[in-house]
Amino acid sequence: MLDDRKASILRAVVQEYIETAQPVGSGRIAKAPGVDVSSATVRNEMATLETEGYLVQPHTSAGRIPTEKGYRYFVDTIGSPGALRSEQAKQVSSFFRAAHGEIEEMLEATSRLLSGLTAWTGVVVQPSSTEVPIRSVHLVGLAPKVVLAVAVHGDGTVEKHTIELEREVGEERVNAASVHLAGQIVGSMRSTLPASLRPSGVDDVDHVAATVLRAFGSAPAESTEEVFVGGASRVASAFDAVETVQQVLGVLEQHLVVVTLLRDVVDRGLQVAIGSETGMETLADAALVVAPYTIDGQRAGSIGVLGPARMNYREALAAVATVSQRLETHLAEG
Amino acid sequence: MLDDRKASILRAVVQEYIETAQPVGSGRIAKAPGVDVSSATVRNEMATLETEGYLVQPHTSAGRIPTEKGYRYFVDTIGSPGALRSEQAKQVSSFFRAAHGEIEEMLEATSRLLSGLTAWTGVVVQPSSTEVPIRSVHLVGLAPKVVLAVAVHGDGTVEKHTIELEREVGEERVNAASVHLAGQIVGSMRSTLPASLRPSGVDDVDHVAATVLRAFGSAPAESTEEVFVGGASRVASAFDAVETVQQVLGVLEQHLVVVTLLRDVVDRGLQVAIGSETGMETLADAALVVAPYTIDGQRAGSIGVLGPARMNYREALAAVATVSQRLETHLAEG
DNA sequence: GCCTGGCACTCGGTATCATCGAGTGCCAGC
DNA sequence: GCTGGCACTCGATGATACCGAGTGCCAGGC
Repeated sequence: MLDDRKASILRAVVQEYIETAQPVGSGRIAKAPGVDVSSATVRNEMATLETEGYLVQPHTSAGRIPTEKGYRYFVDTIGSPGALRSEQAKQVSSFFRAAHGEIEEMLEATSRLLSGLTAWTGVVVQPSSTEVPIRSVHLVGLAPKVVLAVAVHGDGTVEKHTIELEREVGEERVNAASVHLAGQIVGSMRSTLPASLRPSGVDDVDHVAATVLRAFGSAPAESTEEVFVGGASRVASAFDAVETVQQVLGVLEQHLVVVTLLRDVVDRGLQVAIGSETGMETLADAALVVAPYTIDGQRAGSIGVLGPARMNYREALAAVATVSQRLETHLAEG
Repeated sequence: MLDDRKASILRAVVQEYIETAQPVGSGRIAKAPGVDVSSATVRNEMATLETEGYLVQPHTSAGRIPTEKGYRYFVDTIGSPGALRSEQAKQVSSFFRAAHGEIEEMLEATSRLLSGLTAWTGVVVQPSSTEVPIRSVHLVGLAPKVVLAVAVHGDGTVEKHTIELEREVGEERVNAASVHLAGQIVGSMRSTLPASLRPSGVDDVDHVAATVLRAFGSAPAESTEEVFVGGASRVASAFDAVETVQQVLGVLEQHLVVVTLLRDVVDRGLQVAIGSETGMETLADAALVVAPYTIDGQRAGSIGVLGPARMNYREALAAVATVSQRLETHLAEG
């Protein structure tokens, strides 16, 4: 598509623009390593790169800026994912060495880690508990007609539902239902919950158990996918227009949007979504670097970095790849 | 301290500046209702208000801007908290009418409600579960040497600790410890956990139970106080300097800081903390309106609104007061 | 035929200067 | 003691000129 020289010029422009955030002129590129031609030649090539849609000029007498297509070519030809700089690799290692405690806190810390590694915003989506077997179920009476159902999943996640009963039920009945339910749904996943219960013979117990089952069954899968955003303040330095900052922050606030955003990108087989590739108008100036992570070969959650389109893709890709891999092994070991 | 005329001029300046975000000149004030003097007189008064530290001039030939002291006088003499506008009152009512489900989600939604009411950022601190009695304790074995301890509090909160055991313990031992522990700590609060356990006679059970107790006892009270931030994107429109935006977002990211910030302000008996009154340099241009809420007369958590120092205090005070009150009754009813 | 030095040209950024006007401080007079 | 009047200040706005980074293009040379 692009001959060697055009390619290296384009890559040099993107590289330079990522570093300086300033329009890049032919002079700078001519001096760049790997480009051994005069600035005049570079100018000619740049002109054709512009007509082909890889670059734009903010105004006539200015240097060039990459377009979305330009960034896309850049990341597509980035070659090997590259490795983290050694200090960063150390940071990741010591993070996972020290990681312990509740999985939620750990994932939140992971989002901050991603932010720290890349200088942008880190995002972590916790796997839906839909596909994780239930390890234990327990009912606790909170008020005469209110019962709290707590399920512990195999991954250490806790799912709870506050349930309003239609009639008052004594404590011993709640306990009976608890035992009854445990026998039925422990070991199943939320998506394969028993449709109906073996009747236990006692009316109240059936009533409670059925209500609880319904509560578990009706919770949408997305609501069990928690989202952790680390380093949201970096958004302020990522974009110069205040309203862009506001819009991007607005996206990050809507966790459901973030979940589907990451899922969509991963489903399309992308590691990087640039500008309109994210499918969101409000992220036109942004880019997202994602990686899914798996547990037992099962697609689980995903992690990502959200930054400006002119982010350092090589670095971000390395960070996201490394962290997702370490996260996998960490979660597998427990 | 300030005579009537100075007071109403100061109040008019603050009011006007809150609305326009522009330095206020003597002409505008002379036309303001309640000020029936000429602009020349206003000028004289403004000059003395400036020497007394209530106002400043950005530059010689500009209008005046309130200082922190000026805002402070304004809120101190604001009189009655005022009521919400009727549409807003409706919004609050329908919110609490529709509120149901898990307490965490409800509080998060409350933070968004506060943000929506005031156009700034809403903050909700969930009460520490330290002072809420434990309703149920349950141990679940996750791996040979890993046990998850789940405690349900009286308010529907769930506290969990993943516990690494020193030696492998069979499932029946874990269950025994679970029953044993439940008998001991159900009904107590985290701060009054039994220091030691009645020995059960079985070594393994004692070991597990003791480890669990230690885990519950060593969790600091702050870590059980969750923070919900709603409408963080509003920060972008609250301040014009990008770095201020970044700093304020940075504060909101540190949940522990937010907890102590709100607590400090409440403890000092304030409803409003302006600029340096927050005790944080990074919030020099910001103001915080807070209200604690109680359950059973017990100080529980607090809610607040974080905005620019030139926020509409009357409105924010009304919003915070109304929401905290409705929240109290909502939580009391369950 | 392709590259390159050279050159005229473009145009945003910066500096200079004048003008405008909102706002001020102050004073004399009512 | 208040107010109208007035000289003054100074940021904002706009016109003008200039600079220079960068461009497109052409003619000459390898």
